[in-house]
Amino acid sequence: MVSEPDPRAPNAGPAPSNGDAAAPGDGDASGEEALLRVRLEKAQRVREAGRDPFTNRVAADRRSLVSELRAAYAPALLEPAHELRYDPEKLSALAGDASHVVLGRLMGRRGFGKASFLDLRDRTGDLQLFAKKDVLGAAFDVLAELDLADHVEAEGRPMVTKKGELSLELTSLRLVTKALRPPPDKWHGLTDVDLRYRRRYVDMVANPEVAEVIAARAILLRGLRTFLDERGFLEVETPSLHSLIGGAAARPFETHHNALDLQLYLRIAPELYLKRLLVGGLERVYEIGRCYRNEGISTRHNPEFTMVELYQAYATYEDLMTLTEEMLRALDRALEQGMAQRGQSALYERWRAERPFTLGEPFARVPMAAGVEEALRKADLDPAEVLQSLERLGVTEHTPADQKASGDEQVRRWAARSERAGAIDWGNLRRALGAAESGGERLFVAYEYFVEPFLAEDYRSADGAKSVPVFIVDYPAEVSPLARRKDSDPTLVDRFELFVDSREICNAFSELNDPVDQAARFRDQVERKSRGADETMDYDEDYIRALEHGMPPAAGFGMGIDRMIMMLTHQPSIRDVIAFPLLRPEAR
RNA sequence: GGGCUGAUAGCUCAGUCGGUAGAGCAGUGGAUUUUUAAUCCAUAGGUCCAGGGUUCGAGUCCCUGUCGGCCCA
Repeated sequence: MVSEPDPRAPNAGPAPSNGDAAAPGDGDASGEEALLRVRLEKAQRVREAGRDPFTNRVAADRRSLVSELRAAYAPALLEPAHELRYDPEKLSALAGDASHVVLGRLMGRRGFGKASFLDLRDRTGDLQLFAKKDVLGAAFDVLAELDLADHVEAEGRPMVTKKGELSLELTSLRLVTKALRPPPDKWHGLTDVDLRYRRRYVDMVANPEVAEVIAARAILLRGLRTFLDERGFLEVETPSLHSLIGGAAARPFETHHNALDLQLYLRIAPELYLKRLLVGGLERVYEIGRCYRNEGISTRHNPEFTMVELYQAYATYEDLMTLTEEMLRALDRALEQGMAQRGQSALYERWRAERPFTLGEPFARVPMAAGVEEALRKADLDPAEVLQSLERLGVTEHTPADQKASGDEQVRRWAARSERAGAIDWGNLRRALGAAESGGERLFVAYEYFVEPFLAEDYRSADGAKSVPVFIVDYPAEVSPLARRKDSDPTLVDRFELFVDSREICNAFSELNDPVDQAARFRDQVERKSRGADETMDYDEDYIRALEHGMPPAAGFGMGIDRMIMMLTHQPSIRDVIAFPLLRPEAR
């Protein structure tokens, strides 16, 4: 930081003339500036009285957390406890002549002349403070220098107000940090979606659930590490600066290393490095790390996101299905316990009740081809007829008009067959089919449009109230360049994806460890890229060499951490589980 | 990228047919010693997203742009 004086020029108005103090009451300042100025002036008055409006000398060693006080005085609670009303006699018996110091942010204030109620919030909860002039004495005047959102230090005796609320009757009150900006509307809070994400620090104060979701994130990450560590997995870190694109189908961010004059990519996946560790003998490894994909932003996509990948030698994708079920249930238990420790059981219970799915029943396992046939039958369509027509239905800009027209006619007839058939997105299906280059890719497209949107309604819990997660298994080899072919059908691979509430959350497969097959698939990727395909992998010579040294048979698994957190905390947007999601810079 | 939709006080929102820019909260001054969205009186606060157009007159109608949201790709 350069410590030049900062002129803090107002963003409008004439050039500041030196030494010309603005006359108070001019009324020429904007509303926002005026609000800031009032608070700055209060801070100045505190300074003039010989106190620091941004002090760090606080009685931290004597501090009580709100949760500790609530726990200490819980025996004085009246029933029903959720109303948080206390019995004054029980309380004073418990408290004796105790006095407590609290530190926190001033969230509310109700003044009555010679008395005032303050709401203080610390990281564990809210507590009411009761300031009476005849008890506080001269310190009562501190109230005049306090604003909502200031941080304060207060000390007082526990008491119960007439309405039964636990409060501290203050014997001292100090400003600790002056907040120069006013908080949002105390009742409506901050609702402007853009402002909420841009000023997350305000959002978290105005909407405490935001902070709880971030806490839930930490709980879930810890739970995941515990789950994997207990099963003998080693947490590792691999490079996030890659010189080749690999491990997933996505476009990368590009960057540059100056000293080496090297073009680098931010990783789209850690996969190929983790499998090199299997060659090296580590057998069970996992990495929880940030990945970067150069794609659009939506409620399900942030360009930087966190993924866990794990690799287990001498295991197959079927072993990992079992592991996945156990993992998700373990994560949910960790969340339940962690939120309970935060005193947020009610919030957890709400999240769980709101979830449209349940983890409490066995997950469904559906081979992709069988799933497509079943879904077509549910739409009153003849699977054989539709599947045989897929290649003809595809459209590109080169499709002859008569072929397109006959496809239109065909699709119209099918769409009229049932409500379900009408709900299929035939237009985008046909465009995707047009881009597909093989039967395997067409099967995958058919799955995406016939099956995936309906997973949540097709696979239900025993009582029908919630959807159950679905493992889709046996993917076409053409869409799985790193997965091992099925012994029983080499056009397919030993792979699954897990869908919860129709949304993809995990991807896993038995790993391809045959270097010759892997080299051929890399060549195929390179060839596609030369034909203009966007999301392809580079040929990774060193990875082939690693496989040539012998990678044990293994299965690998990846899960989007952000989506998993969204799912378990029932948040509608990926932005809600990321503290600072990527936004376009503020317009100046 | 396409469709729909939005932007007015620090925050949350009204704004009629095109005719002087409004409320609540927060702020400021005053009253009030058990309130909890405290109450009451008074008061200040605006580049109506930006630019252009139509009009005697535009927050309002039209066009372009910026930024956001939802749905689709």
